[in-house]
Amino acid sequence: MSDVARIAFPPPDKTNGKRLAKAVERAGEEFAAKNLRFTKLRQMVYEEIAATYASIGAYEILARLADKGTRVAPISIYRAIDALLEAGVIHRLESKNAFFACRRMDHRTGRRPLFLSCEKCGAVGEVDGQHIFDLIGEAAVGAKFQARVKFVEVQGLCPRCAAGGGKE
Amino acid sequence: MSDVARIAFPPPDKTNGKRLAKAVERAGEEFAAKNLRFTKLRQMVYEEIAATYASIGAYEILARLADKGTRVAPISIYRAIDALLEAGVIHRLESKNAFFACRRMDHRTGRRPLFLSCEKCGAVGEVDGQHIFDLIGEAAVGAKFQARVKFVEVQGLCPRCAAGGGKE
DNA sequence: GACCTTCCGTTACACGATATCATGACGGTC
DNA sequence: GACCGTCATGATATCGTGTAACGGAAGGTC
Ligand SMILES: [Zn+2]
Ligand SMILES: [Zn+2]
Ligand SMILES: [Zn+2]
Ligand SMILES: [Zn+2]
Repeated sequence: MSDVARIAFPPPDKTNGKRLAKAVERAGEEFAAKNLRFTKLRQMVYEEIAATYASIGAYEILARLADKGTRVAPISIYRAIDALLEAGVIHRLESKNAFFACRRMDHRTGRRPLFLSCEKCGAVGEVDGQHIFDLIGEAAVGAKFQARVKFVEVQGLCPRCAAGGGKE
Repeated sequence: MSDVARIAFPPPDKTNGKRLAKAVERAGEEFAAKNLRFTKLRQMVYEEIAATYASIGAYEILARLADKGTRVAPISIYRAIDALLEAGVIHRLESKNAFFACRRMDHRTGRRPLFLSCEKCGAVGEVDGQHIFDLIGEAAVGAKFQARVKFVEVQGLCPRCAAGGGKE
């Protein structure tokens, strides 16, 4: 597997406590850098999202927290999600109404990523798509359309699943 | 306004019975060409979608049909929508969970359209985006990702609304 | 007619998201 | 300490989107 493929699609379930702790720490730094509060609830919600490379729905997060003894209302999950989105540590998959943790802390280079979502294992990868967003902007200009929000999402098979390595 | 802009973004409300009848007729031809049945329900659902240039949700269609005396269950609306999607006479906007009528009967040239959705008036336009989809395909190949379904959607202001001509 | 396939009606439910109002925690100010 | 503004959270209810399962109706085919 090439480097870019490995980076974009690590194993979907490697929960690895150490890696997760590292991700939480980086998320905390992002919050601090933006003068946002990384509260207990936000951290718990983030941990559920970051514990998997797959995308996860709000109610799935709710259920997992409930299993661990933390029972909260849907609205609380969504408020936490909003904060995480604002901090830029998670992304929303429009085509699935679900969320996943950002694995690339380099968005502020200004280059936008495009999302690759595996239909078999659920893993979501991000690859650079700046040139594509540029082209979309040009197409909009050509139509006299004032573009504000653009999203590009691709569904298919990740390298692992395409090779038959995904969970059956 | 340029030609391309006018074509992509006609007035969102020009319901014009004659134009609608023409659209229904063309939709019927599409169904026939694909050996699908353009049933009464499908035609009614199509008429509600095609009666506006804006996108419309399934339950909004449901409500409008109910107002006209036709009361059906959500599942029936969705089944009709599935058939209309399969016939290619409507499209789905993933970012809004809504549907709109296709105004370009030239997709089978093989060139895929790009959806431009106005945040103010709701109108949805289509412009050629084949080169963009090609580029996305290349990006996926670079990540060893086997792409199957690609979504590209843009939200912003249509030419009319950007110029202050949309309904306030 | 009998047969088969597709479409539709009904019921019930799962999942996604928001409105509204109330409570609590924290920091600053007087 | 008492007051106040802001933000985060809690509680309840409701709305919006989408599907499963089953049975019956409609339409083509022989
Ligand atoms: Zn990211
Ligand atoms: Zn996979
Ligand atoms: Zn179209
Ligand atoms: Zn508009």
